[in-house]
Amino acid sequence: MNSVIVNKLRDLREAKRNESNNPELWTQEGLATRLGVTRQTIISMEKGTYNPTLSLAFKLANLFGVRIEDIFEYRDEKK
Amino acid sequence: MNSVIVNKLRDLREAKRNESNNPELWTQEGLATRLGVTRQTIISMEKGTYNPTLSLAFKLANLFGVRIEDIFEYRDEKK
DNA sequence: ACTTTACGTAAAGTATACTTTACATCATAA
DNA sequence: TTATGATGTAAAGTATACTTTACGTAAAGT
Repeated sequence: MNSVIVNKLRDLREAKRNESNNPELWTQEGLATRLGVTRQTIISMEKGTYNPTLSLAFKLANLFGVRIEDIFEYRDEKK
Repeated sequence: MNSVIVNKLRDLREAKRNESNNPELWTQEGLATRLGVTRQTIISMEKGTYNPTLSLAFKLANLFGVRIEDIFEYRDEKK
């Protein structure tokens, strides 16, 4: 709780959605299904600072074809 | 649950513990303290497949001076 | 013997990631 | 007007990461 994870999920997803010729793959629902999570989980993540499990982070990075650090940024709130 | 995270924590920690001139920094307890978790968490991780939060994975990578993928491996058990 | 250090185990509790269900809004199109 | 697709919100439930406490063992030093 003295550290925060921020992410660029929303922007990355919309970019994919615009580029893709299968845009429905990149809706919240499409993403969720392919990740094996629910749409609520996507919504929570896109909403702001959210600390997912490592396995979900890996799955996302794989789907987007980038590294974890390209989606998530770790911010240290050191005292 | 159709995917698994394996890690090399134990080996990496012991290596650090042997190299270091401050070995107590690399005991389970030393590691735990610096990560802001308990020794039980370290034990659970070293014990086998464990799916930590992304923030903990980032902290570990920073402490060990490596990338997340150098500690954790994502294995897809796809159907 | 005894103390200390590092590691192991077990069991119950807390926090939070993630689910489930249900209903609402808004744009677009028939 | 009615339908459909995509997003938003809210509330209660489940799974599991992580904590807390406590006790056990075994090695190494005194």
